[in-house]
Amino acid sequence: MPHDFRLYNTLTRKVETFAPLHEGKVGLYLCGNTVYSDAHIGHGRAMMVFDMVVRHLRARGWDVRFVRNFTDVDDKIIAAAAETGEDPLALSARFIDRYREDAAALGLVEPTVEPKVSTHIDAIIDMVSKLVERGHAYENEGTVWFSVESKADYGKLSGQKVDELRSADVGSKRNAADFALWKGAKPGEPSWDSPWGPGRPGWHIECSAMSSKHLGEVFDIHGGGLDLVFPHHENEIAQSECAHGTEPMARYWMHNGLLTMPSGQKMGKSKGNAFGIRDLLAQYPAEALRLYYLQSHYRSPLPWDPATGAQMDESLAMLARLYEAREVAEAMGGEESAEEVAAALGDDARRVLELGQSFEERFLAAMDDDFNTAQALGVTFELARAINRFANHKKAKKRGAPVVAPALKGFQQLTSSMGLLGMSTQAFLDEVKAKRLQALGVERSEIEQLLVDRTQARADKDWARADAIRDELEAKSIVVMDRADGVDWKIRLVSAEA
RNA sequence: GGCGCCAUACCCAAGUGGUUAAGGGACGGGUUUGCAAAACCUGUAUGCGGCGGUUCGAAUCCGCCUGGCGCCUCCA
Repeated sequence: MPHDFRLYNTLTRKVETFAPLHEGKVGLYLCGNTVYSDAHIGHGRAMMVFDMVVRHLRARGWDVRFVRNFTDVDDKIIAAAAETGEDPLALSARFIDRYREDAAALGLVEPTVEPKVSTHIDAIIDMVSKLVERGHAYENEGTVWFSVESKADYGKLSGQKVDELRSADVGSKRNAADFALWKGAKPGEPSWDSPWGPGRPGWHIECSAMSSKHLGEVFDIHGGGLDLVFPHHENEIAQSECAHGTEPMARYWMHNGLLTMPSGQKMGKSKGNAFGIRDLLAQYPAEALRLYYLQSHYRSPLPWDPATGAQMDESLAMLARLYEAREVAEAMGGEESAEEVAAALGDDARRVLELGQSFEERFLAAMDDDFNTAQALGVTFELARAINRFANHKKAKKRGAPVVAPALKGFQQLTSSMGLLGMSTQAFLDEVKAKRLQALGVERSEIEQLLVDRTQARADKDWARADAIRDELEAKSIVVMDRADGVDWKIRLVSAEA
């Protein structure tokens, strides 16, 4: 299936047509987390954005090899372990387990390979040795530094020039911008033997070593948060290209935008304003968060206001609308041809048929244009509205199936490319209710009893009592919905209270 | 000081040279309903931070200005 797929490349600062190195195959490396604390929703955005990238590339027929690493040996981890007296590697192992739980809870596809630093020390030492041999690195008192002056195009990713950097002390380095490949061991720190004595890897080298080991010296796409462009990714490029003598290290560099707080500041562990993924998933289904992230373009900054749940409530309501529209369409029957139904049931039938038929092309055109998920979702909501509009017709339920069939196929595309609508409507609604009730501190049995009472009152045409019960439920944030086939209820959204 | 990015309605957010400026929320009116809710219909930017310029034509390109953010130190 040949198609034009376009992608913004940080390296060239342009949107480019994507062509993988090897026909039909894509190698993708994503900088995962440094595991010394739980992931917050800023990490969640990167996780979710690249999950969408992997899903969509696969949906488009590419065989994607997806590598996402753990940095489990690092200054921050050592510092965190020192505070609790825990062994640094035990601490990082603990947070790796928690990260995996979060990833599963978010509904992320599993990486093909999930390497970590502590099991790649040999590859790292080999790479550092090569850099020393080739004259790109030098050792000083057990620490090995990369020499930025040894690479003429150092700074090509971030546009930085070595002499323009605002730098710290030169210390024992030749140039203030030189960075550590291997750090000599200090007492009490985890360390491994090396040609330069006991020590541990510097911050950037692990990604160079692990990406080349699992994807090759030159691979297709390297991803990460925008805040990693410099110095992390810049330094990865320098190390990899100098060690291997090949370039580019990665042919396309993708960076997701950051979550910003009301002050405009980004969310970050170091800012002390992080909001945990676990806290959020206790209250909302993962797909609501996924929809929230994908409503805006992955490169834009995304506002997050922890003071109100309005954003998540809005996303949850939008998602529920999609699930319900799909449910409505699935419930339709009929054996005629789509043309017959469209001719018999009028403009709304024809419109839902035509929108369904053109959906895939419009949806994919948006997704293939640098992952324009916002536009793809816009197209999806148009389709949902057309379904609901058509569903208002008396004969839609009995005869509508043929004209909504293309729309239902379209929803499958949404699932495969974006990971939305991945569960049954019933399971989704149950999860929403359970999580929202938990957050509100309301018992489900209590609600169900009140609904039984109200149904009886309605059967008796005791409207005053029925309304009184509804008011009582309303006070608990429960909204009652009478339907032809019974009664349903939902949690009123926080934003509706304002 | 250096390198980059952003500014679209009350809010979120697509659109980056040419028909009526997507989509969602909020709010008003309506259909429906015992009353509601949901759903659907309908209204709400002659306007795209400001000022100039290029062009037959600009939210879209160029310049300046204003406001804001990221990176240069750990960060998705």
